[in-house]
Amino acid sequence: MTVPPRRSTYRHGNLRQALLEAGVELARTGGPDAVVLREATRRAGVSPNAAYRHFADRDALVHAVSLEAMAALARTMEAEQANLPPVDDPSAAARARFRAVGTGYLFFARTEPGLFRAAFHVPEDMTQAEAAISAGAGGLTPFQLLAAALDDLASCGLIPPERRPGAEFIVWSCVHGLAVLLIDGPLRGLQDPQATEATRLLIDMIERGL
Amino acid sequence: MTVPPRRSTYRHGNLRQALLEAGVELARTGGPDAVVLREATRRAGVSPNAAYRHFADRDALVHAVSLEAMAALARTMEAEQANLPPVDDPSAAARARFRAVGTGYLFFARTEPGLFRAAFHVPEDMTQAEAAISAGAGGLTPFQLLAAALDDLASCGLIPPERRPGAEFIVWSCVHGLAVLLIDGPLRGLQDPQATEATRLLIDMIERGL
DNA sequence: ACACTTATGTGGATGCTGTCCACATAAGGG
DNA sequence: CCCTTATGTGGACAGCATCCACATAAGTGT
Repeated sequence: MTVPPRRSTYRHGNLRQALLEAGVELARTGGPDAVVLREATRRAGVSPNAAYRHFADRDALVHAVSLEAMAALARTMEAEQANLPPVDDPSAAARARFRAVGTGYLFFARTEPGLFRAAFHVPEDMTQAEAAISAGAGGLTPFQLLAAALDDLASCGLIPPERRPGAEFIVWSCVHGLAVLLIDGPLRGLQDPQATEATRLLIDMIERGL
Repeated sequence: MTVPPRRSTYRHGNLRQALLEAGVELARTGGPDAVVLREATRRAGVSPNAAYRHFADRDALVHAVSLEAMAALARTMEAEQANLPPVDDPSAAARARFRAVGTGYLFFARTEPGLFRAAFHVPEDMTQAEAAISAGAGGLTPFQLLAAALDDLASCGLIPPERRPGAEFIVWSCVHGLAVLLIDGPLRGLQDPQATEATRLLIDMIERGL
């Protein structure tokens, strides 16, 4: 959108950020493959090579975009939790928060499929590394939000203690799998109500299986 | 591997198949993005443009590779089921066959990650379309193998009837999610025993939640 | 046997990409 | 005020997908 503003100064002033934002915009509409170095520099109104002063290569830019997308995912999940109506019963609250983790995750995947795919492109190990960058406003990464929700469930006795260890990976798998099948798998093109229903069914099943 | 055999005849004889095999080989080592038209023609010992007599464009080749990979996945799943020791109890047999669907799927993902990723690249709708091409020796696609296993469970009373509809998508989500997280998500690099353990835990959870 | 049509492969060109090298221009520090 | 360092530019190269015109073989009907 932002046509190259034809800057007058030789220095751009904030190129790294501009390239990152252009990259995010490209990823939003076309996924990680659409993050094209030259196009990003074009949008920043700068020559292609200027990018190499801020990113080692295209992969470095894509990786930065990926972290940004992961943070956006975390924010969406936080928002989903924040929107929850207050509940008195701690067990009910814990369950609602847990479910919000899943619904927020899947909501993001469906509304921002390009960013979602970018978030999981070359994701090294978002379990621990670079946690600060890929966190939401609350400082937690998507993975940490899930872990916290599971901890709550466990402390309410809603997960047998012996099954708590490693549960994040199992639960994450289920939710992530549905996300992937919905956005570019065989469930792509499912209409909103059906996708929401599938989400509900999946989380129901997870709760039973925990 | 097969260096261009420097054919003598003007016609190649079986170019389409040769390109497809080269494409599969490329996908095997580098995933769908590694399926490069020019490289495939190079391996077939033919000029780049010759490919366009057999595939509309690169995407068409990748799609053909994808179907091939899906069939390979089906074969691996069939093999996993075929390896099962015979059991008398029909319920136990149904459970074993169901678990084999999941373990076969995950085994393929871990041993052939490139092909696995290719299989799910641009997968349109493998639920119904092009079933014949992407099936294994038994004529069933991966999705159909799962559906059949679920039908068996249901007829043994191991799934409450009201939960049978749509169960394939839920189960598929869980297994697929773990596969994705294992091969290029945060669980990548998990060693074999741990990956196997995660598989077991996941399928346990699915059985409880069905 | 011969001409015609169709299928298949080749060569050359275009425009896109990522990336390298040499150079230009500014900003800041002594 | 000069020198170093950071940042941006220009030109080049190789690799890619794809298009067009052309070449060569294989059939096909007469």
